[in-house]
Amino acid sequence: MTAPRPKRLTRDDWLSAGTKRLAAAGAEALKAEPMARHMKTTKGSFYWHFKDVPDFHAQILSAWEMAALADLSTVLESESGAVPRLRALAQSIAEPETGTATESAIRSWATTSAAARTTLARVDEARLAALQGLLSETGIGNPEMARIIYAAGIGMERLGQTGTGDNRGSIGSLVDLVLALR
Amino acid sequence: MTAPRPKRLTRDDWLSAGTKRLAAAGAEALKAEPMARHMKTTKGSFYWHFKDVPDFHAQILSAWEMAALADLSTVLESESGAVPRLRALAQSIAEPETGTATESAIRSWATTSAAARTTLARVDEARLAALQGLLSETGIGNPEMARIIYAAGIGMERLGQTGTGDNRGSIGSLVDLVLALR
DNA sequence: GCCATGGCATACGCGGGCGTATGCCAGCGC
DNA sequence: GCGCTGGCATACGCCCGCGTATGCCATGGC
Repeated sequence: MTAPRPKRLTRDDWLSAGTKRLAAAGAEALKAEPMARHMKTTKGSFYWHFKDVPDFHAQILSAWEMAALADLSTVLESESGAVPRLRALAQSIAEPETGTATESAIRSWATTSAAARTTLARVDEARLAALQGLLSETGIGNPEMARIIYAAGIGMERLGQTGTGDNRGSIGSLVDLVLALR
Repeated sequence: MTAPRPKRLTRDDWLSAGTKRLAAAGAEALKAEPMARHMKTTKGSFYWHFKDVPDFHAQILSAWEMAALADLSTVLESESGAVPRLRALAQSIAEPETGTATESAIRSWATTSAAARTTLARVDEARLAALQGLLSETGIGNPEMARIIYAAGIGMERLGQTGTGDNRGSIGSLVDLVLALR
């Protein structure tokens, strides 16, 4: 299924499996014994690679933060010109290509975990700053607009879970609305 | 503090305390023994009032749903005219007067609990329908706009947790943007 | 081919939450 | 003022997750 069954696991195997479990079952699934069962091994392996459960959590969060910030750069560099970049960024927020469920799980986790909260805050901050920078370039200085677009992106990420709707289209319409202010 | 110390607890005492705990510490706090400790009683009382833990959860969710739908009606009836109602509704979503933390906790809870998810979906549906109805009255038929406003409201509810910002003002600006389409 | 690590597996003791079973005690009904 | 029912309190046995300690075995360096 996932892999032919590696005889020996690496730290990254644990981290990526943990991230998948996080997306699929929430932060409560990130415990040593359930994870070990899921990996078809024992917690001896878990405690070999990680000091304890909080350490595992911290490394999952750290890896996600790196990936999220790298994705942000990738999206920004995938287009040239402020307006195309703005559209690409807005869409990537409302519907990240990879890991929309992961981000949603982390956002939920953040309501009860200080570690998740601070990690998420850094990523939110970076994206908001990027949005605001691009808007400034297009002549829209009001920081409220970046906040509106980002909030809408987050909200759609969540609405997409249950209700159905075209997030890409909707966020695009919002960007149009804002750009019409020029 | 909260109450002079009632000698005997009612079912509603448990439910309202549970809702407060939910807002303050997340759904993981809604367990029988921790709740009993918090109430300075024993779980004998808990299992007297509730069949089991899922039953407690269901009743908490049900009570919140009633309150949320009642609040929706109250907000709509507090103003007359589509546009004032629209503004009042939008603001109440981004920053409900009572229980913004509770709703956020339920939204987080919904990522792992099917019961929370369906309850929340009903409330979301009702609010979205109300938004869309008011927008139609003002001549804006595109359902994308209701979705944009609602998503922005949800997103701001979450951003308000960490970052600082004026949600009421921002959501007002968004409503202005949309109304400018007329 | 030996042996030294690296990478787990097993086996504890601990704490904490679940649900049940029963014991106790305070009111009210009359 | 006596009993009966409602509202807990106490005390079990259970399972599950934590973290640690130690045992085992498969490589790979030489």
